[in-house]
Amino acid sequence: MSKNHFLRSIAENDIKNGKHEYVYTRFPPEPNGYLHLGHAKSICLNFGTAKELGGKCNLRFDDTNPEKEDIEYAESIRGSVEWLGFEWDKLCYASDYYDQLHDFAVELIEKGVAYVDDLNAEQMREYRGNFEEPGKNSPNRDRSIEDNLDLFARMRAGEFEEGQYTLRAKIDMASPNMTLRDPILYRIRYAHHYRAGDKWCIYPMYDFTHCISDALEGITHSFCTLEFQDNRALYDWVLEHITIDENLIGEKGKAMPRQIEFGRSNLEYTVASKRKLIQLVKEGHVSGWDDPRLTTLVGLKRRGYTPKSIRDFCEEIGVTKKDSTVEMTVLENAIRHDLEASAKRVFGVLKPLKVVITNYPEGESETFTVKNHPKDENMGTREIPFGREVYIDQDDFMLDPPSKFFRLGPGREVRLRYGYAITCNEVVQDDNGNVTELHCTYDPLTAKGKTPDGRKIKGIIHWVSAEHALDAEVRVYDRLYTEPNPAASDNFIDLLNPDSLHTYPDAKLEPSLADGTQEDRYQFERVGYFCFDEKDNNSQKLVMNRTVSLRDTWAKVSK
RNA sequence: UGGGGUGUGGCGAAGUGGCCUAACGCACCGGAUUUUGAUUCCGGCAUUCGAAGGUUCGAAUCCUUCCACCCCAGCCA
Repeated sequence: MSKNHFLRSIAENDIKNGKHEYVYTRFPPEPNGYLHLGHAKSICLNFGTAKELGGKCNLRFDDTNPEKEDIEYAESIRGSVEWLGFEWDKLCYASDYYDQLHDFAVELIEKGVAYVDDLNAEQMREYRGNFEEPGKNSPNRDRSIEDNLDLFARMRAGEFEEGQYTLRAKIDMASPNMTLRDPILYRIRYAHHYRAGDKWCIYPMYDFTHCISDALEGITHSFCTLEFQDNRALYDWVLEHITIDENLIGEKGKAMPRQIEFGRSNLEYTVASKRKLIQLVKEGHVSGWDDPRLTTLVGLKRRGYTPKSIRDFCEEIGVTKKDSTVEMTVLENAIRHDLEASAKRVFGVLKPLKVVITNYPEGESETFTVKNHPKDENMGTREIPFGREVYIDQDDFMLDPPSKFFRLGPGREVRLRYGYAITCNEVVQDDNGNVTELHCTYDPLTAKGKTPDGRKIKGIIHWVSAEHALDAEVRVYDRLYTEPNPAASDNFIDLLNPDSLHTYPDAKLEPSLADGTQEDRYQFERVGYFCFDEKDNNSQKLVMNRTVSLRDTWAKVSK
């Protein structure tokens, strides 16, 4: 069922060859922002691969930078992983390993492969060299083990200022791999940590923390993105130089966790970088992290995307060793595919145009029993009221329509879906020439799709009874940007699509929507898929979001 | 410039020496069905695999050279 990508093959082979008895992965976000589609790929990869191969997966917060992290982000991330439908084996925090991490650092010092350095940031950059030239050893590189131990203890005790000292691994200042030029393991930070509080004033770096966290949790396969390829050498170096309780490590203490990298996927017409997302929110270009136009997971959820559609999307884009840019239509196809099968059909008119059926008796009405889904009988039926006055959409009427326009126009006939055929006899216009009302007559013999005389009625439009209609605000979204790759531009704010949000304040909906719930997904027939807005919809005011439009061949033809 | 990666149709992506005159999905283009211009269905869409050489009876798959793009010089992750 699932695609057999290379990461899965590697894990599978490791089981077959007996390297591991099981697969254990982890999804390791830093709680410094909200999850987006890119994370969804990683989530599906880590949780999905483990699940498919009968293994386990942890949710681990990689929280080693107190200045950027917050409980708010951790909570949101947790919620998004659950929303996507995955269950972690353990909920872990790198910050829970601070004590052990500290002890491993001491071990490295004792082994003579780590030292305390007093070079400042600028000096360190100079000593590091560059791509052409090797780095130079720090003057502190040969400090005695005793002194290093003492200095590190005092770093921890808070005797120094931020930046005054660092703990570095003693590897190779001439390595062509820059990450191996004596990387920093610990830095001094007098910052309050959202979980560890003020217990620590030294914090471990990513490269030191991640591999050890993996080992402590018994992770077998550590999937990460391409930019960490160079870091893999350091990942392995750290694990080779520490002594870790055997039974804590993967398979019988023998197999170390292995880091394997995969390519990122970007979506066209969106941005995903944390910095850009923050700017959009702070400057008010969007309403918040959960703005339905954003591809954050909370945004997609509010927009009406289902967890299944996101999972299917991730499956569809695949996993390889190259970064890719995916077209928006792939995402849209995923949600349309899901909703086509599961959404209840209803009638909703976004831009109402009143139609008076002049030969329908005043004060009378009737109800039609209609299917909730054209193919799925299990979804049942509902009643929709019909009366002398109905609303149709302004887009379904043209004063001077082309011949291929299968809808209403002066003197033309269309079928009101599930109801009668009507003919437009009179167009009421205001002083500016705007069409404000249509007077039509109906053919009583055309009920329930019949045309007794055999005439063909090509046009079928949706409608809502004026007397019974529900008032609603409907929000329709379009792509956030006018360019496929806004991130490539340094003025990505200028590339915002001014028409990314259309609000229809006077929409008219069929009365059955009054009983809708937040979980419900609807197809407004001939229009698109909609859901209730989780924030602004309430019993006083109906507010709905368009998740995605229906495919619209006519829109293409009419161009 | 040193190191690490990647190059298959418009976008993704299978494929690791012969059943490849290259799967599948999206997009696109026909056509059929349809009380949603939706859905569904049927058909079309790379003689070519970054380029050039070479090995071989045979190459997208092996070798050589070249080219393009991405990542690394944070006390971020």
